[in-house]
Amino acid sequence: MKDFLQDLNPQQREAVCHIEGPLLILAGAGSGKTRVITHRIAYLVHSEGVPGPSILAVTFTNKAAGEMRERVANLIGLSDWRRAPLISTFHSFCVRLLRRDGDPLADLRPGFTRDFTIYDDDDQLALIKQIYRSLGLDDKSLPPRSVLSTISHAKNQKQTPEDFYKKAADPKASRLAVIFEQYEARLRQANALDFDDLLLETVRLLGSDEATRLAYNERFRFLMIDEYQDTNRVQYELMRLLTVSHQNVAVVGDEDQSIYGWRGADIRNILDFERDFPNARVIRLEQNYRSTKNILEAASAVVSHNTQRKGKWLWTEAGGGAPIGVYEGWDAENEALFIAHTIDNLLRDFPEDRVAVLYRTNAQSRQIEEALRRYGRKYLVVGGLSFYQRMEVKDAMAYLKAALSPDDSVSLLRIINTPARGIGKTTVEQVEREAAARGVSFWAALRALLEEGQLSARAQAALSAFVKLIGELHEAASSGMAVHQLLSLILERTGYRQMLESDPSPDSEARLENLNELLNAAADSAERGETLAEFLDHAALVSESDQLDDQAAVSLLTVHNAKGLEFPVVFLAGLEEGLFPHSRSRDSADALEEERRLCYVGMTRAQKRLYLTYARSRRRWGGGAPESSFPSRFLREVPSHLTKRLGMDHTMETVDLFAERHEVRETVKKNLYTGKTFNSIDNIAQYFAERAAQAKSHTAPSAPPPSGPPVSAPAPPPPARAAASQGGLRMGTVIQHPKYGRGTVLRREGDGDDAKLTISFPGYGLKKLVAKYAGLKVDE
DNA sequence: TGATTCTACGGTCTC
DNA sequence: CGTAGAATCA
Repeated sequence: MKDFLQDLNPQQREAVCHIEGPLLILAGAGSGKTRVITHRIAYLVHSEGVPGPSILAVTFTNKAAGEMRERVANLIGLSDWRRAPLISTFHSFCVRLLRRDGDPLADLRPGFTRDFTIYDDDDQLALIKQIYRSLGLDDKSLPPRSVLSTISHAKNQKQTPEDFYKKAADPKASRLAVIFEQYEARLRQANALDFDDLLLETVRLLGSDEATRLAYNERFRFLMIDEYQDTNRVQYELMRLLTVSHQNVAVVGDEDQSIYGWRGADIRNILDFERDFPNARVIRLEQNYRSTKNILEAASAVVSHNTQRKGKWLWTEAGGGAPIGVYEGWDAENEALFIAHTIDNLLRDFPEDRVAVLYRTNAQSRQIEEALRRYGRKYLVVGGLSFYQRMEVKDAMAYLKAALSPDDSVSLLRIINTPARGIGKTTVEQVEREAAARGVSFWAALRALLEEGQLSARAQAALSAFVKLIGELHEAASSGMAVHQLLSLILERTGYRQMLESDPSPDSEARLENLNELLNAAADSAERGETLAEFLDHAALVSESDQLDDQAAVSLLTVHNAKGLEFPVVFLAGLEEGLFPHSRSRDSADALEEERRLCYVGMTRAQKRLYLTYARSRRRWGGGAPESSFPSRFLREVPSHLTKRLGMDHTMETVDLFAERHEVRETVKKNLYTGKTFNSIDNIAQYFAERAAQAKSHTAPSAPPPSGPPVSAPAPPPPARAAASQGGLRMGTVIQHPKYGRGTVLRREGDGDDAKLTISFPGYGLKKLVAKYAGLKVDE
């Protein structure tokens, strides 16, 4: 048997060997936190004989969960899926629980059924806007976004609309209460849960239904929570409920890395753990294995200016390393060029190093992208618009959601007139008013109105055609038709595909490609035996940081997205007052401390080299006048003996990026040297591969892992197969893809149009495509 | 109604 | 600058 305690320091070993009872691991940055969690799981399974499925490990992102799953699999061996522990995000875990065992919730939440839909924040926003319309509110005085965050906060504090009514002192506050109440009512009407509800309702269910609670305590005898400092109060309660009968809970966190206060992360959860669990064991991991001494000292010096901390001092055996580079650009373009230039030089000397450029706000990425393009360096932007947020993809998903449950008013309204079918604003508003008056869903009101024949002839005709269409799709969805077939049917029957095909604008071509990619994903999902609901769940739960590709040489991402990651070289850009720390935190000491922690997180991502950059002037948006800015206070907090001021290198280009912006943009369109990829499809494929593997643990435990390598992982070319020679696209054929360009067919599964092809595209990696949808041409 | 143009306004961070 | 919603025209 493998010795899971080897290569661990005494504190890590102590944490790994702790078996029963509460455990708090205070793990500094780079102290081997993930290592401890994964080794502890392996140790429990192999040395303590704990069945894998009795262990639940919870993380915040799918990315972290996936990585952990992989590392655990490497430790305990992939061969036997029955022994796999459940490693999941909070939200996925709750969805899973509610889908499987959520029935008792119907007592607490009238109308709830297990096939609820999930509203993501675009859906939530749409819902708020619907409410505004029905109440005749304008969104000037109460911006929908801020209302949404107020509601979310309230829900996480377990406040109800009634609480709002009670304490409402002015008209604005009582209006807020009305909106809140309406919001909740409409969610229920649509049998929809928002992200907060996923957690909240799970907590309510476990709190009130003893049988379910006991069953889950029994099922998961060991609970582990990663990034514990970022849990909110509801997640905390979930933890308590899942461990009432055994208290076998190990949490790992670092108060210096708590950066989600704005979404309800409650630092008390970590500061009070010892009080809530008096018998808790506390272990500190203070040896850092990641960074050089200079980097570690600089980061520690910055964060030591905070008052709200338990206090610890990380140490390392590593040498000092390179000094920390500090660069002052005269404007943001110059800063970006410096970064690109330095990266270019570094990668020439150390081609193996991965580089990350971290920034406070997503908007900063553009200039850096443009500078990198000038140097012809490939990069990957993490964040920004994700695949599932694109208009056409959202539309298609809305059709799927509406087909699954027409009562989902947000989805129904999204697509009621897309493509245009003569149902205008006036008609929609009429139906909305009716729905509000009768207290029913939009769909119900629509059908009632049609039956009563109270509409104008024109509206009547348009709406009844629409009702017929949705009815038909609903029937198709209920018949258990495979997801990609249903989607295909939708695109044809609704005329959506036609609409795009007849649109001459260049985006519509890209949109069609995206829909084809979605079809591919759906086909994959169907092949794994997933239901429509499962497909939709996944789409709602994937997040932006899940796109991160470890192999990319240069990654651009926000500091928030960088949590939990490490890179040999890190640039922390835009260290200016008002940007980092962000202006929004100016008047709150707590918020400022959070900014400082964020800075600490950013700095400690670096292994070998760290650069801190800022600009003396920056334009807030495109055409506006440049505004002068001042170096961030965090820069002053870095001891000067650790830093080295860098100047312009004479080989650095001094072009005016702003002036040639137009040209650069044209280049992007031609896709000449951008390395930007939206590889969410890869993640979808990978996700489904993992899901399939997990599902097999219940049915056919000895089955081999899913065929075919996950597309995003670097994989050796699959072995040649005889079947691959039939049909037009055989192995080795060079083809042309509308988006990825020229590629080579490596593998083929199935025949004819339904064949699935694994194709290698230089610059994009391996893609798995369904021949029918991919739009491939044989390259002569 | 639907398509097009115009204007105003915003800009952390996320499951 | 980019987008969403308003205003305007067909």
